Amino acid sequence: MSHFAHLSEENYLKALFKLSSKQVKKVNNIALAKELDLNPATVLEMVRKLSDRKMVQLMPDKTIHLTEKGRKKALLTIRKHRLWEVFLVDKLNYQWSEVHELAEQLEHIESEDLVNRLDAFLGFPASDPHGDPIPDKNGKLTQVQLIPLKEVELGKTYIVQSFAETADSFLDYLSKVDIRPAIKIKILDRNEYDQSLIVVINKKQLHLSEKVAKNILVKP
Amino acid sequence: MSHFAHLSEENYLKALFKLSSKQVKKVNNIALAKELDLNPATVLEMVRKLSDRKMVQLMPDKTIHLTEKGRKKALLTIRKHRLWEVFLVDKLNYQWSEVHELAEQLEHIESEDLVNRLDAFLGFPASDPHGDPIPDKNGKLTQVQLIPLKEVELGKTYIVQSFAETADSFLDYLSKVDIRPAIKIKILDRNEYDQSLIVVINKKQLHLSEKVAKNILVKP
DNA sequence: GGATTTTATTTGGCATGCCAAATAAAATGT
DNA sequence: ACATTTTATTTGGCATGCCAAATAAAATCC
Repeated sequence: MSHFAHLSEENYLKALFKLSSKQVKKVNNIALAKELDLNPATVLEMVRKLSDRKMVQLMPDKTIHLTEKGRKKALLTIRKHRLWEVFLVDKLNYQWSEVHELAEQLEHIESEDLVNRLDAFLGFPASDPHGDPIPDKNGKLTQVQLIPLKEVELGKTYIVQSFAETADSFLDYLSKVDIRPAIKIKILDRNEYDQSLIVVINKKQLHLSEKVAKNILVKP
Repeated sequence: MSHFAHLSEENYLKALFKLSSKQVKKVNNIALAKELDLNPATVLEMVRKLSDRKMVQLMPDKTIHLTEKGRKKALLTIRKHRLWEVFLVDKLNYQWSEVHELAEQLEHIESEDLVNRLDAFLGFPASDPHGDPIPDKNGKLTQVQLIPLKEVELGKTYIVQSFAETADSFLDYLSKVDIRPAIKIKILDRNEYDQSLIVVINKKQLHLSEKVAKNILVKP
């Protein structure tokens, strides 16, 4: 098949972009292997190919940096992913918590034109069903200042924007307690011992663990 | 990638279904290789895998037959292909002539549920933009009413679909006068005495005997 | 019937992506 | 500084799908 050639390239670039955005630790072979759940040998091999293709640059300290070309490809893939997610939720009535896997497949469809038409068909949405912004057709991303719920101030109200975790179990949990992008969340109290939070969502009081609070991103 | 495993299987099954529908000549290795534009060695290899997977049956005379399982998979792939074509034309404003390649990609998206939702979203269309019927979710294809050429109306144009006779002499004759599936045929006149027909194919006038006309199946 | 052409099959090879296990290099602990 | 752990890399191997070229078998021609 000529379609779907270099199928994994987009996944590597997306993962690299995600890691570089988090900038928590340096992005090396191991970190990337962990993110993609692949063998380090596999990742090293592929990273060298990506280097040959001028998608990444291997630094002397072994960290992996996206080139401008790689970054753009990553962002266009993220654009495709998020637009397909909007399609699945808005048009096919999927729940926002169940579209990720399908979008993983759909994002690999090769056609700039198709994704631009899809964008228009969906009414040029600014963000996907998880609240993450959709890059424009040139790969430009308008970032919003996101705050982990863990670090918010007591007594204030925030708007849920997106999440720092994609595990199904996490998304299912959010869905169950009705936490989703664009919903308002008021911070009542913080338990200093275990860093858990008491919040109010839809007029219902809710207790969120530190682990959950760390992965919910809000804006003021 | 776990997605898109056995990616080519669906293409082989589709091609086999297409060839078996035409039933012009026996479906063997060479015919399939020609249809898929692949090396016969490649096709033989894959056909054996499909046989292991119980998708096809290899007959003693070397012809390749779809099993019930293979036929169903082929029809469900055709269903996906045609529904995506409807989507591209109806929703994204593509011309019907430019959607085939995109649908070739989209048809490989793995999700029964997705395609059924797409079907509903499109309003359960009966046929694709090319006029070909869309199989239902069980893989059942409502065949277009086939009419023996003998019984058509004068003055109208029909599309050749298949043949009710498999004798080599008959097929050789068809080949000689350029009658093949999908070709347009216009009915000019009928000789009431011997029930023979005067038709136009490729702008050339042709005289067909009753015996021949009985065995050519067309659709409006 | 023997020669030629066509069809069928085998063989060896290639590219993409993946892994496990072995080894080498670097970082970290004591 | 030495030992241990972590990280990086190499090696050999596997599965999917593809090809060209060689060979074997079958069909067709004369």
